[in-house]
Amino acid sequence: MDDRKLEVLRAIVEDYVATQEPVGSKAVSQRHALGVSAATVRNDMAYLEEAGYIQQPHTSAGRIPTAKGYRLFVDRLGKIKPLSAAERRAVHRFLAEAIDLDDVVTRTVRLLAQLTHQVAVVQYPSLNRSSVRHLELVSLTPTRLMLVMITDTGRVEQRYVEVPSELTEDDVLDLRRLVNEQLQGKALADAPRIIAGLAGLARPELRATASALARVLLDSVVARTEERVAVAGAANLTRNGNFFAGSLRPILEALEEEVVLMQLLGRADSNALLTVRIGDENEVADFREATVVTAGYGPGSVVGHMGVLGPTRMDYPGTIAAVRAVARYVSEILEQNR
Amino acid sequence: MDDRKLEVLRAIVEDYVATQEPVGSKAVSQRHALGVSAATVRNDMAYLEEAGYIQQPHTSAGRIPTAKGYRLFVDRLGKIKPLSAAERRAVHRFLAEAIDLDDVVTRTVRLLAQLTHQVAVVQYPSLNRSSVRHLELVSLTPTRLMLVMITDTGRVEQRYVEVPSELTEDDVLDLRRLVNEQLQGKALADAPRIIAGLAGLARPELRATASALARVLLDSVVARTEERVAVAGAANLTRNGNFFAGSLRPILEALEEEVVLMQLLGRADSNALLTVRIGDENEVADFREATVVTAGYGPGSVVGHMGVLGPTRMDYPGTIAAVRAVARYVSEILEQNR
DNA sequence: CACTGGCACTCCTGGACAGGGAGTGCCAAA
DNA sequence: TTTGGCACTCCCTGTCCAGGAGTGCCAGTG
Repeated sequence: MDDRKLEVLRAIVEDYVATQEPVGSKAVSQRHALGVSAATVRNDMAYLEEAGYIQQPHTSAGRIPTAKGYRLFVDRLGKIKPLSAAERRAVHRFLAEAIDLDDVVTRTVRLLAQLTHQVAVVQYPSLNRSSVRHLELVSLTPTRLMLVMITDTGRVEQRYVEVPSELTEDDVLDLRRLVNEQLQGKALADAPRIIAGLAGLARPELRATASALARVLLDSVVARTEERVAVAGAANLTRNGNFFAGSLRPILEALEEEVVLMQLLGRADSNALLTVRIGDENEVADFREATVVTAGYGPGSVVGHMGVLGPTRMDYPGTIAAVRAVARYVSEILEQNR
Repeated sequence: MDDRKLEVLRAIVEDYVATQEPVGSKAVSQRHALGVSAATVRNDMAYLEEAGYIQQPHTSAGRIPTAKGYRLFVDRLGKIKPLSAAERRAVHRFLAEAIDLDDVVTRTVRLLAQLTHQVAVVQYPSLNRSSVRHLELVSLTPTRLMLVMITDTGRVEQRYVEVPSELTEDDVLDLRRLVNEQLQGKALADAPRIIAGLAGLARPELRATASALARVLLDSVVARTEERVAVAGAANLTRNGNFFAGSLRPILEALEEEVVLMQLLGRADSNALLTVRIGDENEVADFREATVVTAGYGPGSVVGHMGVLGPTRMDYPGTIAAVRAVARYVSEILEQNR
């Protein structure tokens, strides 16, 4: 493939992203100084269409890029344009004001939405890869406890525990000491094994209670892989003259389904620094017309993903730069709070 | 105003809500057994229009209710239709599965959205009216603490505290004992006064730390009236052929603004059991074309509000019944967990 | 051999226009 | 007070037509 043909493709992608209208040969040869006439561009376009990189909405219309075309653009043509100094300052300032981890996430998601003018999705840091910092037991009634778990990512999880027999204040302190001795500092991945042995370590009269506690710990805290996600910028879906060919309906619905959002952010095992899924590269059916740009974040290892969702016709260089910059900065913050 | 005229109004409201199309005199006289001819209905309609209850989109079109018309319908004509037994069972089952207070809220908001086919908004229980159950201090680094507050509504709040000097484990225990002695069981409304005196009660060498702690407690926990809200069912905005005359844009934007949502749910002092704000009765400009149905909930006293947002042309009896039923049931749950 | 200008052709778009239909207001009669 | 009838208004839909943008192809040129 010719170098000039690539330039033509780039011109088409850039113009189409900017104007949202099919771009014709004349526009390409005029606006982008290729040094050739419109007729020549037409020949190249015919080639690019044949090769599947662009298409015509109808005869006698300009060309628009296909998913394959965008893919080529992203892989070989797009030069990522870094955030402006002002933007970078704004990101830092806004995130620095976060008061706790949850706040970091909600701020991040808003920031991404605002920066990219798209729908942003941020996964709360995954529990599985963090470890236990502290466990707290609070007795609500003699037969009812509140279990609070604090992880080293600053995450707090809380659960009610119904216990079989009445507990004294001392019993609660005993249990509290026990679970902390056993679990403090341990990775959540290792926790199930430890929890299984908990009941056996308690005083005989507390065995039943300890095993109730163990059950709750295991069931709802450790085994809980259902992870939360924050969403912002849904209003941006209506930008650019509601971009999804069909209605907004299925998209809005999908955005409220946690399962779908997790799929959107990609399987947890993907450790790639940054992924771009264009159009039908996407697994989720409702997002076949969309592009998703995601990045992993975390202190050292990846503990979660964030990303934005937009039309395939998006400003790739800008979006990619924004997602990458924000992910990096959030990682830094987590690093500091380690 | 004639009885029959009211019946005509009811017929118009009901048909319009069902079909979303202006309803004409013939339709009214045929579908609703009023025992009068279309011509008579026309006379009544002329009267109702004169009085401002209905209006014509244009000459030679049927009539649609005005906000004033809906208001009359709600106040005098709509008989609330209770939920079906199956619906009631579903509500109970779904909410009973909640694992903690946050989960109650997220489940509630989904439930409301599903039940009413509208956008649902639920305020997390307000801190101001609850009291302190327990305070926990966890040292993260020698100069950094995590403060966790648990309230009697089961709510957990967490904050980082930077302290001026390094603390030993014993110092932390001391502080923990101090704040709990002072604040446990106290209403959050009374807390600021108590917190002000905290530093004075600490050991001399812990004064500086205690006052840092007090500042965080006061600043971010107690004075924090910014309250969280959960939203669900945004996809329902596109139901009924995107009902808002203009674009969805401003609505979607407003739904992401917590401040706006709080306004939507009404000022906290409103203790009315159930309010219906129709069209321009609404304070928020973006919702002038919408109706908001809200209810307070809480164990005994109101600790939060929930509601749904939909087109003025909504199924009032059904919506009101759903909001009321859900609010009641959530209140019951809170009562039990007291 | 690659590039260019010219030209016929296709197809979308927007405005104009007419016919059909739904619904009204008014009037005279029961 | 109610009713049937009738003229009138206005929206909606489909059709038609002209304008415009863009293409594909071809023959000519360096």
